[in-house]
Amino acid sequence: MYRTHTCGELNIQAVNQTVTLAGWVQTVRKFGSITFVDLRDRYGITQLLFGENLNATLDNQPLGREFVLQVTGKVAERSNKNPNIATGEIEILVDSFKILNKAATPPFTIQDDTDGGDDLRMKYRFLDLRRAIVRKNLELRYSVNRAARNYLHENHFMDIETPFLIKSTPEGARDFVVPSRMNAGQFYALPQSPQTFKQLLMVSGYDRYYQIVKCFRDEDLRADRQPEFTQIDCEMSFVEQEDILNMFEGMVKYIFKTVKGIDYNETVQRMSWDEAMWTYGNDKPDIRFDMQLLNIKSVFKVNGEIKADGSLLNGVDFKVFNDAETVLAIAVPGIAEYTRKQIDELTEWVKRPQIGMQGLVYIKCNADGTYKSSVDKFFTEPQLKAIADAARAKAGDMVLMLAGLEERTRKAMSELRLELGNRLGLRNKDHYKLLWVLDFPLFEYAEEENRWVARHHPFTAPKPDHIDIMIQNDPEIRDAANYLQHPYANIKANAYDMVLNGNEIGGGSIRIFQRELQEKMFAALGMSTEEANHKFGFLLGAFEYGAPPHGGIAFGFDRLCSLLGGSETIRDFIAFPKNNSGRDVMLDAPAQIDQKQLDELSIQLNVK
RNA sequence: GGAUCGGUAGUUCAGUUGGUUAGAAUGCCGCCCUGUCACGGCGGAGGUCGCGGGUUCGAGUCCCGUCCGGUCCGCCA
Repeated sequence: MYRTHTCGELNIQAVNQTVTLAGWVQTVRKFGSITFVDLRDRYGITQLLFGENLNATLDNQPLGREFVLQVTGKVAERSNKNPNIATGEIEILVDSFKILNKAATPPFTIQDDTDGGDDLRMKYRFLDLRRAIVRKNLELRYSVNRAARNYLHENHFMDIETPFLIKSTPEGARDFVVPSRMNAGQFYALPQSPQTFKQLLMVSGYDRYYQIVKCFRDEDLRADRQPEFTQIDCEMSFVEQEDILNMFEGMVKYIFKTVKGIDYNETVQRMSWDEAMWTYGNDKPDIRFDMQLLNIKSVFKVNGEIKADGSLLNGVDFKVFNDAETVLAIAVPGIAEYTRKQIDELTEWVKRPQIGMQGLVYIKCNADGTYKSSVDKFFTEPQLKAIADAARAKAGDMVLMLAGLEERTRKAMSELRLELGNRLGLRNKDHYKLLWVLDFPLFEYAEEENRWVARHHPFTAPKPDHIDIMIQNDPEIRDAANYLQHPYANIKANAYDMVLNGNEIGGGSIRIFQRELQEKMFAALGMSTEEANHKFGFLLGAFEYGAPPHGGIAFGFDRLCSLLGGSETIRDFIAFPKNNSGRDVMLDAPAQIDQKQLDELSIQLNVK
């Protein structure tokens, strides 16, 4: 054994014991004839004291940062204690030491507040992982993993592995593909999720399945998106939506409790997709703060007459609002005192290309009950008050308004709402608020192909009440301009997303389990019978042999960990992540392969 | 595919209207130091200013292109 103890476990109880430790040199502090060395391993840091007896030896074998060191010595109580570390009451009086390995000076400091930039830390990820702060993220990830497994195991879920080398599917994200040497010209695909396998396991009677499993999607990345990512993938038989919601909000609460010590006792709120879009302009609203969207055009009629209850605006002739498809307002608490400069800043913010608004209209609700607006000349004071009241603004608040096309304006207002939430400190990362978003549309209209696409995926069942609409109507879209009039546009899915603080952390659905309905779904997505049989024949076939009603959910494991760890980026919670361009900068992958390998795979390159 | 910000010492950054020898902190090296724990003191080394081209008497600085990285939009059932 190289060591008798770790660098994190010795304390005052161990005084006078002779111990052997092994670890990495964190720092060397030399004081003439004595030298302090902090020795670090996964468990902590222990101070070593090299006395005069070792001076000459140290001069011959100087210690550098990150040297791998083994020391033997006696545990002693310190004269100057360090309350900041667990082992701060003791130190090791070194009798002998051995340098197990020297180390080159690392390119950045191995400390919590490292001087290394992201790029460099990624390139030397094995060094970055030595840092306590990164290690804690991975430890948190492991404890989330264990908590999920415990909960699912206790509830009779069975972990069953599914293959990675599978078949490319037409719907959904772009597949990563793997050429087959033994089947020249043919390719496997890596799974975007184990979706069809877990459904087949239900058909096989494994009524509660889970897997913490890698998924692969070849799409452009973001701070919270990796080409390979991990899901807690689950499926259950003989369940309805309500059963799934209960089971899995139970799991998330259990994770909160075991990982963070948080008792999440309140009922998890539920909201329909329509309501989420209408009140927050977002299918994953952050409900930690209010500031709901108000459609002024639906409350008031511009150019109408004002009524006693203030429900109509009279004689307003403001072209920007008159011409707009929609006018949205939010009441922002407590910022009536914003200066012109601060408002201009917000205006510039909404005019950025990513937001794309033309401008921002404000109404300041002054403490004295007066109103001051950027459009004073178009609105009378009672009209400003009517708008402010409708937006539920109080004295001291400011109403912000955006006008434009419905979808774009709603989205922009949602972004503005979140931005203001950030600026006003309303999005405390330690305040967790869960939400179920329900009743998503089953279909979305794909303009470029003039067909329906599945919003969730093609195995999602419609709401029970909507099955007939789907069966009885022809999916073909004859009037593309008015696709919203098509019966399919109104079909809601038996699907659900779990949202945590404005992040989608999980989503799933009750699945179709009858062959006829599944065939109708494929047809609705524009797939011919032959094509459906070719692509998904195995599933349709399975449905003929007694498929049980079933449904499931998958949680974004990396994202869940990052939220519980209070970080914006999932990369901090992945041991070896890829960068924005999907590259592993440590391995320098992807990379070219030998001509010999290409030949074996019967592949000719055509790189432009 | 697009927008935007960045690239200067090992590292993190500063660098004025274009103007003498490109700075700071930290790290590294050397010397001193018996109670530090962000140790301290003194001294030293360390630069293809991402790359290519252009404007100019003169470019880290201005212009064009390109590469790399961050963030976002499109995309991600």
